[in-house]
Amino acid sequence: MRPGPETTEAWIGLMRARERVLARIETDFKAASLPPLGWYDVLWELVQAEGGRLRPFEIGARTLLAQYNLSRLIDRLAKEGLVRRESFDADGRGQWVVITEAGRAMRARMWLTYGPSIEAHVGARLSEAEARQLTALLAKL
Amino acid sequence: MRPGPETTEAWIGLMRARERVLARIETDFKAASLPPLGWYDVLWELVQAEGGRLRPFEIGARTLLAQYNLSRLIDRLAKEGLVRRESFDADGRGQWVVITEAGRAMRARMWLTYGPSIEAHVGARLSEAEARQLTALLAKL
DNA sequence: CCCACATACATGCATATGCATCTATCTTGC
DNA sequence: GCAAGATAGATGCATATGCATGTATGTGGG
Repeated sequence: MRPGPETTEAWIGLMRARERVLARIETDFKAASLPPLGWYDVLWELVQAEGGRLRPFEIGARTLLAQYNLSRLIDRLAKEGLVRRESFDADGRGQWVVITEAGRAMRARMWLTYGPSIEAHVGARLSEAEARQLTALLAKL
Repeated sequence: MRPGPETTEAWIGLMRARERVLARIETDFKAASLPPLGWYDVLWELVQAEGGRLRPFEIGARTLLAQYNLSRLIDRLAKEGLVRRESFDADGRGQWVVITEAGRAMRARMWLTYGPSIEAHVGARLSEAEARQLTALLAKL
């Protein structure tokens, strides 16, 4: 089955739009000397979670990170003192990843750049209605 | 300036939707033993171009690839015989990247998987009108 | 109880990416 | 015609990613 041109254009548009916006946001991050954008998602999931802690596979499910990438990302976050690994007694294979105070502070500091950057590069280009419409369409994929 | 929730959701939705669809398409590519998806864009731009050739910086502008990544991607394509570098006489710093017959054949073969994959993972989930709407919204970013 | 299989996470190795910088060639102003 | 700067592209080095597989622990059937 061949895709119609509308479909192909939507897909290309999706990849390119993400590319463009991401590049701008990453530029803002570098200008603010912040760590990689990907760190934010993990810290945010931990802040949201009950007790500030999650199992690695739960973080993976929420962020779509591959297991081996997440394993090493947690290493980096732990090395920077932003999270801490704790043993999970109910299952010897498992562990908790717990956000530290430094991790909470870093997430907050990142948001100081991230929030305005999202507003500048996404919010300013769409009306509220358009943003809602976009979200609804993307959710279908 | 802080982004409203509609804006943030649109941005998160954009990243996640691209992630999900890309993962599915890449799965299809691997199942068909095809090279990385990123090769397609370069080959496609070359096929489109007058004479099947472009300057590296022109490819970069069309694909949003960083200069150093593109330089090495062209190396890989050349090593596989899919493109050929040719000197650009009008400017000693420049070069042509020319698609080969093998390159054209590979692009066509990739499309045999890519097209149906786009249809399955994007087209099947959106009506024509929705796809057009999505394209229009993404173009604003 | 034990064997086969599943699940959680880590890791060695090859490849890809980002960053900074390099070389070579143009262009401009004087 | 030349020095100063811009542009095209390549590359060394550190880091990140993908893939396959490893280790440890858990579960379920006989």
